[in-house]
Amino acid sequence: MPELPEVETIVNQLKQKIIGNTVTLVEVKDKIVDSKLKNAAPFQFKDIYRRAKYLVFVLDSGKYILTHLGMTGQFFFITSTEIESKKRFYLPHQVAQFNFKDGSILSHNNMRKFGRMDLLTKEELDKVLSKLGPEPLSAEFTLTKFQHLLQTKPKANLKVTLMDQGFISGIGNIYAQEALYYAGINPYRKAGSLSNSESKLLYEKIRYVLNEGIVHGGASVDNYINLEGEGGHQNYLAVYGRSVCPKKHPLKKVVLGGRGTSYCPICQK
DNA sequence: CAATCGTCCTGCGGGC
DNA sequence: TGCCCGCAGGACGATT
Repeated sequence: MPELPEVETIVNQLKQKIIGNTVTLVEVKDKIVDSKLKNAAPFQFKDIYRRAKYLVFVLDSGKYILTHLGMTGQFFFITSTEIESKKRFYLPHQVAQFNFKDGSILSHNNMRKFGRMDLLTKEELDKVLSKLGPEPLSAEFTLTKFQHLLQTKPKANLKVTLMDQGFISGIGNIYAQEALYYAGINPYRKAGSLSNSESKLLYEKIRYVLNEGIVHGGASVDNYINLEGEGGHQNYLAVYGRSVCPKKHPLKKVVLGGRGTSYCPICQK
C-alpha cells in the first residue's frame, strides 16, 4: 500500500518521464477515474508533486489531476518501442491510459480500485488538500508542533491518530507501526499520554522511517511497485508483516482502528 | 469526541 | 484436487 515514501518515489520517477510531454489522448477504463478526463487532452504536464499520499499532476491548461493510489495503485511508463512487449504488465487492471505525442504511454493500474483520479480546478484541489494535516518531513513540522498536535487529541488512540490524514499526512499502516516500534511506544497508548522524551523520540522515528522508506524506493508489500519495479524497503521492516521483532521477541498481532497492527510487547511500552 | 461499522473491490489463502 | 467463502485495507460517511 503506497504511503508517503512510496508516493514520493513514484512522483520523483514520473517527473523525469512526463514533465513537458504532450498528452494527445486520455483513455478512461474504470469509474474510479473522472470521466471528464476523456475530454481533457490535449495538454502538457507542467509539474507533479506529492501531498500526503496524493499525486498532484499540474496541467498547462490550469487544471489538476488529483490521484490517490489507494491500496493497489500502480503507474507504468511505457516507451513506444515497448508497447507490445509490456502489454501483459500494463493492461491487467488498467484504469486509465495517457497517450503521449511521441507514442509513449502512461498507464494507471489499480487492482482493488480503492484509488481515485480526478480532474479538478484550482479551487476544487485546494478544498481537498486543505483538509490534510502537516507534512511530517517538512521544515514547518517541528517537534514543538508535533507535541502540540498530540495534545489536540489527548484521548484518541495514538496509532489510529498517526494514520489520520487530517492530523499528520502521509503515514499509513506500515510506517505508523514502524515508527512506534523504533520509538519503543505501545500502539495502544493515548495520543496525549506521551512524556516529553517519548514524543521527541516518536517525532524523530517518524521522520527516520519515512526517510528510510524513500531511500529504499518504497516498501513492496501487497502489490506496490514504483516505475522501476519493486522497492527495497520491505527488507528493512522491523514489525510490519513480521512474526518477531529485530530482537527476536515474538510480536503480537491485534486490530486497531480496524487495521492489523503488529507490535512487540517487550520493546514497546 | 472517540470508536466502530459498513462501503467500495478483488486476489489470495484457508478449510473441507 | 478443486471449489467456495471470507479476509485485508485507505478513506469516508453514518452510527453508537
